[in-house]
Amino acid sequence: MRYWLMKSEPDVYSIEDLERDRQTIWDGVRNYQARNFLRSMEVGDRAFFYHSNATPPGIVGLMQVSQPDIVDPTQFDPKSKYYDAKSPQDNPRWRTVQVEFVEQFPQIVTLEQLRQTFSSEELLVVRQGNRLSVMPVDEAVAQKILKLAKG
DNA sequence: GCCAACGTTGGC
DNA sequence: GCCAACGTTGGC
Repeated sequence: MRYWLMKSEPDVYSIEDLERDRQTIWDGVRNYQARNFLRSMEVGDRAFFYHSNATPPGIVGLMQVSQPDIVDPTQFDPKSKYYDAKSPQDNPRWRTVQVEFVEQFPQIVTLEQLRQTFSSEELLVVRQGNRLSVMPVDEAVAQKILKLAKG
């Protein structure tokens, strides 16, 4: 099983929103490293849902990739804040995935807990100043996070 | 609201 | 291709 971590600000889109919608296109990623991770995702991959810019920040649930390699529609929408005028129609720059809700954890695994448990080599999100919004998570680390989540 | 980190842009 | 200026992310 492959694991990822994906960030979203809960004011913009939260785990509760995903539970309501059941699935969503993970749009708006405009960073090439993050996009490359999105492009390498496969159906069935699991992704931790991380609330950034939240009080407290941390991992709040689990989702799974339900459709790979989707063209992010917001890049062609001039009204979207993610509009990219330079993205060619015949070769879209921004591709992403559709994810579906798996579960909301009974308790958040806070960034503080993650820092106490993992080094920045084990888990990229605890690295200071880390701004990457999509990142891989090592499977052994993922299993420990799942344990923390179930208290 | 502040500000450090850091990715991107654009002049040269 | 360098790098200063700028904009954004995201913890606090």
